[in-house]
This record gives sequence, C-alpha cells and structure tokens, in this order.
Amino acid sequence: MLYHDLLKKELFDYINSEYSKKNIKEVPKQSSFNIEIPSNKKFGDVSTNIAMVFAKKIGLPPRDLALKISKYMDKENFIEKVEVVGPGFLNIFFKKSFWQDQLKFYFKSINSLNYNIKKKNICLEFVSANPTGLMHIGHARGAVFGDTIASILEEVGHKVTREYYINDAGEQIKKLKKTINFHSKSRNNKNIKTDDELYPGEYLKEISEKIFSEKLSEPMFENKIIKFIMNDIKEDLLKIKIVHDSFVSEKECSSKKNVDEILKKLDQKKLTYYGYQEKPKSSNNETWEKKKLLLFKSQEFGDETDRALIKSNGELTYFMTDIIYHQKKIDKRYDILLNIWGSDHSGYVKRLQSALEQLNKKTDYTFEIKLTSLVNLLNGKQVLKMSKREGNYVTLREVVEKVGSDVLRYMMISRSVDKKIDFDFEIFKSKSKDNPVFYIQYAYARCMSLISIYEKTFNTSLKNIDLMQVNLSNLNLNEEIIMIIKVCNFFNVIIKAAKFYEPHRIANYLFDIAKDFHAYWGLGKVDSSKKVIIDKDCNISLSRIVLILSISMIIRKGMNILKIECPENM
RNA sequence: GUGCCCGUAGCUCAAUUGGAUAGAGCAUCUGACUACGAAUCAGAAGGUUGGGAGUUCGACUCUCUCCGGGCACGCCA
Repeated sequence: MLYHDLLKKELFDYINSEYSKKNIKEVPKQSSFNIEIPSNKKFGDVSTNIAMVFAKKIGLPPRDLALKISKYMDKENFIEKVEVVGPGFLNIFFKKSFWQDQLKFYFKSINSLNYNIKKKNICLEFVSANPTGLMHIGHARGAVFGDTIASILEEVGHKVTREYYINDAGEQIKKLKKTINFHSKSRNNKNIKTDDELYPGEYLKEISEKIFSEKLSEPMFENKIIKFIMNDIKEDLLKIKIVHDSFVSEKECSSKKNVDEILKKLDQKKLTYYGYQEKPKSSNNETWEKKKLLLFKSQEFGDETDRALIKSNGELTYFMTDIIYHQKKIDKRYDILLNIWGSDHSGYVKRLQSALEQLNKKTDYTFEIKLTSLVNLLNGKQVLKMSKREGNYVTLREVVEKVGSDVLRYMMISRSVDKKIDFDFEIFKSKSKDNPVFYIQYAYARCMSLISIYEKTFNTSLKNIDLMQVNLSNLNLNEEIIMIIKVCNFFNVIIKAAKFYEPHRIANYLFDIAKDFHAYWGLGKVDSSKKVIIDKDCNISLSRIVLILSISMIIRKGMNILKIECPENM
C-alpha cells in the first residue's frame, strides 16, 4: 500500500475511535486533514496537521491529542519515530526499510496507480477560437492548459470530453464573409476601396482564393469558409498534440426550438423583459440610439446592468446561444462543466453563471471556469508588439515552427494560470539548464544511458532479471532515501494538480526530480563509491539501477501527461 | 469610475490552498572534467512577501484600506 493511503487509514481509524469514545455523533471528514512531505527534512519524512484539525471536536488541546496519536502510531513497526512539535504537528520518520518497500511498490504500480477518486463525467471546453483566422499565441495557452488539465483528470480516473465550441454565427461571421467577398472582387478590380470593417491579413486572402477556385454558390460558401478555417485550426492543434473529441456549432444551438425552450423557462421565473439599455460607457459612438430589446435581469444577481438576449433586429446575442449551449451540456448529465477562457472574458462569467443557476438545481451540475492570463512574446528583452487590427500578430503555427511543440507546451503550463507569461524565445532555443525542457530530457537520457552501461558492464540484459526480487536494503545513502521520497511524492503532485486544475505542479515537480537526479549522479564524481554502477559490485549496482529505473519511469510518465517527448538519446 | 486578476531575492517563478526557519532557476562570485553523458555538479551571496491595519495558536495565503501594473466594462465574441 502507498505510504499516503496507509497513514491516512491508520490516522483516521484513530480519530474514529476517539469520536466513538466521546460519543460524538458527527462523522469525521477524511478530507479535512493533510499528509504532506515537508520541504524541510527536519520536520520528518511526512508531516500531518491531524491533531490541530480534530482537537476542538474531540475536546483536547492540540498537543495533547497529538501526543496520544503519536503513542498510538509509535507501535507501528515501519515507523522509526514520531515527534510532536510546535502547536501540534505530528512529524513522522519512517524506517529506511519502509521507504525501500515503498520504492518497490511504486516500481510495480507506477503505470496503474489507484488515486481513489470518485469517477466523474467531465465536459472540458477549451480553445473555441473564432473561425475567422489562424490561432495566435494567446490561444496556445488556453489550448495547452486545457489539454493538459484533461490528461491529468484522465490520469486520476475521470472521463473527459474535450470539446470545441465553434462560433459560426453572428456578427463575426458576417464580417468574415464580407472580407472574403472583398478579396474575391478586388482580384478582378484593383480599384475597390478597402473597408475598415474587414479582417486584415494575408491569410483570409488565401482562403478566398481557395473558395473561389471551387466556384461555390452563396449558401454553400459560408459553410465552406468555416470548414477551411476550422481545418487549419485543427491542423495547428494537431501540431501541438491536441485533438478534440467533440465540436459543437453555435449555429446548431440556436434553433427556434432551443430558443423557445430557454425563453419559456426564464419567462416563468419572470427574468426577462423587453426594455432599453443605457448607452455603453466604453462607446464613443455618436450614432448610438436607444432601441427596444429582450433583456435578462442579470442585475438581480449582481451584474451592473441587465444583459441582452435578443437584439433589436431579432437576432440572438452570443449570451443567448451560450446559455443554450451550456444548458445542453447540463442536460447531457455531465457532472462537471469546465471551461477554459481567456481572461479578457472575465466580465462575462457572472452573467452566464447566474443564468444557469436560475435554470437548474445546484445539485445537478458543477460549473467552473478557469481564466488564462495573457502571453507576451519576448525576443531577448524586447516585447514583440502585436495588433490584431493590423493583422500582424504572431500565429501559433509560427511559434511551433520556431521552438517546437515540447517547448511550447512546457512553457504554457509551467506557470500558474493567473500569472502573465513572458515567453522568451532566446532561452528556449538554448540547450542548457536555462531551458527546463532540455534539463528534464537530459536527466531521462542519462538514466537510459546508465541502464545500458549496467547491461554492458555485467554482460546481461535487464529483461532477464526479475527486478521485483532485487534486494533494495543497500539503498542507504541519504541522497538515495531523498530520491525515493521524491519518487513517492509523484502521487500527491498528481492529486493536487487534478484537484485544483494546476498543471504547473507537474512541470515544477519534473524539474525538481530532474535536479535531484543530476545531483545524485554528481555524487559519483566526487566519491566513486557513490557511482550508480560499481564495476566490482553487481548487487549494489543492481539496487541502484532499480532506483534509476523508477526515476526514469516517473519522468516518462509525467512527460507523457504533459505530452512532451522523452528521447532515450539526445 | 466600477468589477476581476497580479505584485515574493537584481531578473523569471515556486511555496503542498491557513502551517514550522518563504524555496528554485538565471545573473554574480568560488570550486570540480586521466568523463557511470560537464547539455552537468558542489559552495557562497542575495528577502520588512508593494505599504499599513485587522482576524488567530499561526498569514505570502483570509478581511479592510492605500499604492503600482494588467484585463474587462456592447445589441462583438
């Protein structure tokens, strides 16, 4: 059993027995206390705050409860000692043999870990870039972040649908059509004036060439444009290893039947009315005039104004179709709706949330939105200026060509999502420790190299050895125990990353374990008895090879989740 | 003006979601190649966590306030 589960069970059993002794009717919550590997080794191999969490309920001072628990735990034969420190921390030191057993457990089950999490059906919507042009570097962050979250959630046992919502309706699409039409006309007539209302850039000119070489009639034409652009978007996504399971069209959401259904429900709750809006604060438009339109009473839920559902010309707003789209997902009985949006949509979150809350019971669904902060591209120290209006933004495809998928993916998830990223090309072109991707990959390659050296030195193949039977009791060096603990911490990292939707934990962990490995490797430089492979001692070499193999398996597993390559030779 | 996010070492970021002496990398200085891959390692130095107040056993983390930066504030998406 994993140390984490083992301890959790032991400690929890004790709390339960205290509860029944004191006749407390309430059931203690297992999730309310922590078992952590502290950053400072002085505080034990593992530390828990359990006594401080349950002290009040049980009616003892935290330190007294901690002392009782420590006496109870001390009897366990895998425990070296238990200390009660500070306000009531329990610091647990394991016997080395326990960690050696744990390593074996990990070695056996790394590819089939049981995270003990209740399986949920999750719809993860991400990317959803408008099909009006190529994706830029900002989209890359949401794309990689979303995809990695999906992998992590799958790793811990959930079922995830990766979904893309295609905004193939509304004003943006009208503008797109106008742009394509303009390009086709201006091919024959160079005197046609350009129009401010068009999308800039060469890309749509190319699309227009494609469209008109196929000589399509008007109704087919719109679908074809979107199809072409979506194909390019999918191609770009594939280059960074992202494949969606499902594409949902905004146009198809906005059928009359769907609209009537939602409006009827909102109407029954008296949440809609025909009215007018104030002139928007941000607008300098002097031609703005008051017009009657159908509004949702979002002010009742803390919004600063009521929001439009149906425009004055009878068309649906984005808000309206978005309600329908999300309601459909809830009707499909997903347990969790998780959306990844750019932070520029932050103001929109509240109104959608409140609309869905009015249409559903709270227990029917969980709706969460993660917002990704923006990305600056740097060239050395210089920020590359981008403007969508001028059409000179850096596309995702250009960045992938420059640095490759691995570096892009790592960069996009190595920082917590609510911090802006300064993406420096110079650093990520380098093949040194400056570049964490190379550093981690190098650690893996070194592991592989050690294994082949072992096989050569002792003229054998690991395939012919039953590694589960290898004696690990000579993994005694402090550095070795530290490495083992680090390996065992993988489990916690994944659980936390899944729980809080924080993939950067995995990226940091991999860098960290790579660092410890390089340090371990470096010991052999100073003291040849600490080399992994010692020519005269087949046994200790083999024990160390099991440790090295475990490290390499962890790195590979982590890199697989991040979808970053792990070459055996570099 | 209002709402949301950010502010941690010279720079770029962590900090187990309220835990113990706030940790890494880069840059700087010092040391290690007759090589288990130096694409590396070891050591030193670097901090009033933007300022102030509060909440409690305990605050980078929560609350309030001020300062600085970003993003929004449409019948666009």
